Amino acid sequence: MERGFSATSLREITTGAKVNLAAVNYHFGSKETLIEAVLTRRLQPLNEVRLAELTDLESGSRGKSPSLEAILNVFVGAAFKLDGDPTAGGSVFLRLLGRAFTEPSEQVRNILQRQYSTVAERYKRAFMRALPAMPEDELVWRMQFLFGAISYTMAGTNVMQLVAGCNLADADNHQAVTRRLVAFLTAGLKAPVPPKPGSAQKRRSPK
Amino acid sequence: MERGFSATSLREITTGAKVNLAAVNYHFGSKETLIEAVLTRRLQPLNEVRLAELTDLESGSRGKSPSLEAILNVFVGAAFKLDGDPTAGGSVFLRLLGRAFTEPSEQVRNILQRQYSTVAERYKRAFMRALPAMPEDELVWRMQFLFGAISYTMAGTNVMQLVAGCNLADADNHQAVTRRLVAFLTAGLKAPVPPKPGSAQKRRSPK
DNA sequence: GTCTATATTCAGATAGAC
DNA sequence: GTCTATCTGAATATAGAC
Repeated sequence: MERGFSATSLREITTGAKVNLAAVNYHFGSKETLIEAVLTRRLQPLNEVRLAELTDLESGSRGKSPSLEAILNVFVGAAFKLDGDPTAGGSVFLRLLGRAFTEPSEQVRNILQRQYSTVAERYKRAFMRALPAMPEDELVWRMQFLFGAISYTMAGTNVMQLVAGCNLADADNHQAVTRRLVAFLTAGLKAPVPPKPGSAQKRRSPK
Repeated sequence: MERGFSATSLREITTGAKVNLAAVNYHFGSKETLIEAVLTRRLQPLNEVRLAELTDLESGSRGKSPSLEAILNVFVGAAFKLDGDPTAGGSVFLRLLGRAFTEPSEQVRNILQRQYSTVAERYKRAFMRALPAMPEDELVWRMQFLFGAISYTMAGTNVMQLVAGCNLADADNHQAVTRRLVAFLTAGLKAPVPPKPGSAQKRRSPK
């Protein structure tokens, strides 16, 4: 989390964990598989919770789609809840996961792909039901923006904090962060679809 | 851009550039200062354009604040315009900059802090004028979300693309991407401020 | 300025004693 | 399973010929 995967040596890790250097290769095989194990151990339960809670939400509102806000609250809340739960990795894992999203290594991207494909697809369908008028290609883009905002916030590397007098209020209160993030994302997803520049909408007739 | 700063060796860089290995240390002193030069060369002009265009925008609408959408269009558009401009680094620099935002290295964070402090402050003031009812702490958080969505989109490492049948339409059309991103961010920044859970709003009176 | 050759350090991985 | 000691390769950086 502090310096990225490739800049962190097994020597640092084993020293910090107070185990022998050889232990990693004995138990995990390599640095790569250690990283995979670390990510998967926390991420898999998180995404299972996300799926289960979405199912609950949908079966709770018989037939009707749950509100966009409720869906987002489940997705975002499940992650930020970890912040206060040291048994699930706590804030350290949250930041690590946020960083992993922009990690360029092929290996990490493959892990994320495996871990997120089901979740992303289920939530995409839920969003489509909650936003029936939204074109699919627009929704996919908005989910991209959504992942960006969430992962950057999880990572906690903040440019705003560096600007004079700009600290993030209540950053350690995960409920407050979730509330703020959900409000922002709900509005963003609901935004009117911008007309393509070629379309005639809101244009004076030619000539 | 492809593998991150620490996983990329000077040997790869000098081989790719068809220069001698020793050239980096002769001309730049170290790998660190090379990275700094690479980032600064492109980022400084970008942020100068962002400042100049915001000033233009503000002086164009005498006294009144420019619309939120117009401000965002300048900020986002200035970056994504690079996509089509190989003389300014093109899409490669855009992706590199997106990655730099979640780069954990102290050095990179210091560069970003230096390069963004003025811009972030000026835009924050512009946002405050365009959103006079917005509490400052809420706005700072929303700028955090904004930087996340923008940088993740610039980086081009997309989880959605990995989900079956989800490709980002017109990803190579920077005007279309800007339009989509601005629509999302405008709505997100304008979102109603969520009430704190302690407040009495929308609650039945106790007893 | 540019190159070759090399100094130095440190990485991941492993052999083999216990 | 755990440890020490070590292998092998690769990293940044530099000395010194040209």
